[in-house]
Amino acid sequence: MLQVSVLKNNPEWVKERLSVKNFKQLELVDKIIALDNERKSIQLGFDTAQSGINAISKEIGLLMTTGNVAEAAEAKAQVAAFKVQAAEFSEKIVSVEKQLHEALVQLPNLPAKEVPLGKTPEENVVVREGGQIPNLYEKAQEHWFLLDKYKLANFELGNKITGAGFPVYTGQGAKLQRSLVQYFLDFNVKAGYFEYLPPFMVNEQSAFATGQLPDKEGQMYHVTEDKLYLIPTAEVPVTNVYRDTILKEDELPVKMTAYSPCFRREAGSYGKDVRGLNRVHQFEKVEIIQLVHPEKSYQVLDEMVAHVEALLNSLELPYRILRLCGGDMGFTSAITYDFEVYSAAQKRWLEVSSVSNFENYQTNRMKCRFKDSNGKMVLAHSLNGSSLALPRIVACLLENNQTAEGIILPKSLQSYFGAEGIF
RNA sequence: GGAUAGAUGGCAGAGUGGUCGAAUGCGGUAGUCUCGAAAACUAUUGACUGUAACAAGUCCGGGGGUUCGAAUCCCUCUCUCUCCGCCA
Repeated sequence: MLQVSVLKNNPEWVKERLSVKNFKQLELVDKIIALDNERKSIQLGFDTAQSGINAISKEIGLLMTTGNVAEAAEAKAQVAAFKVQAAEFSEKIVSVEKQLHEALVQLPNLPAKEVPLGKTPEENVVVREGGQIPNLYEKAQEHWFLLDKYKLANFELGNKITGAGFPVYTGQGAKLQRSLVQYFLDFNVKAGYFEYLPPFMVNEQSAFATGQLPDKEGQMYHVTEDKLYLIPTAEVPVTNVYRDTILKEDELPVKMTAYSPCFRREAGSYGKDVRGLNRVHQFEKVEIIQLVHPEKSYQVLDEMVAHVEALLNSLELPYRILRLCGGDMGFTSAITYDFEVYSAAQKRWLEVSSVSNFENYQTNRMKCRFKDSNGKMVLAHSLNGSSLALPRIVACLLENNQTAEGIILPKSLQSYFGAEGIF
């Protein structure tokens, strides 16, 4: 959530930034400023009335102890007028604060200055490519055929047990999932990330803190009986480790990693996008998260991009890194780099990671702060990225490495998988 | 699920209607001492709104109530402990 002070200091600049994100309701900015001014003046009225009540009450205390009952009774009558005022102000303040909050959460994060203009994915900017797109042999197939051929995953079984988009991994397919999770976690821990295994359901407060609520309510599975949400990413529970926390400056940066299944309703998806493992409702993912000093967050962003890039290189997959344009970015992000790998049989790029700097948008909601050297409270910056999401990595590994003999896994994975490949 | 006790500052822990934003201890920070450190001693040390800075106001798990006045009394919700039941 944006800080009201930012809007007040430079409303025109805020509107300009919001329009880069293709955000239309710019009038909200002025509305919020007006509401905040109103809030302040009502608060002042309330404080004044309350101050009167406090002062007289103190006097009554003294009068009572000295046995001056008549004067005490008189003083009590004086309080009544203040109480009426205070009650009126406090009623107004509740309503104004509610309006202010509701307006404020509708504003997305402001895009960083490096964010390219644009409205659609086509306008994202390729910043780097790596790896080699392989020449597949004649009989190469898309991964959904390979999953079936080697009995790695069973979609129909998932259909029966749960529903569409819930594949059941079997045999070597299940083992490949397990190996990848293990490999990714080890890779992250080696780079200094502290491992968590978080709950896979979160409460409303946690979902709000990272920005899933109220913006993405429809994308999450909701356990209504207990008011819990199935996590769409480990980002939600793990970032919330530091909700309502005041860190010491020397505790930064906080580096965390976690494996979790991710649950996404993916309402409105269809067609070739959802074939095979391209888009599913439950998938495995390993996430990296950092809480850092505001001055360092862009440097850390580059480090995280380099980290994910190194991981993809170790998997020997062809990839490209995109800087997302304003219109294609997430609600809470200030800047996002997407990683895509090339799925050689489908002949298309698939997103496997998204690395973002949220600046203080999440930490402001979470109240995650630290005291700087001057003793001033400062909001930390939060960043996160996938490292990595499994299904599309699996799709690429299968498609790109298929041979007449079988699927040859990259060297880095072989010891985790316990074999050179799938035959 | 049933019964009981409880929830106070970074932590431990006092406080049962007024002078309590809250004793005390630990921890933190600064200083004295020291070549340096430890110990000891001294001072300081919660957050939020607000202000140019003061002032003022709010916060003792959350919400509501009683009262001139609530950490303290009442209602309610949430969570935790212990015991019982069930159970991977």
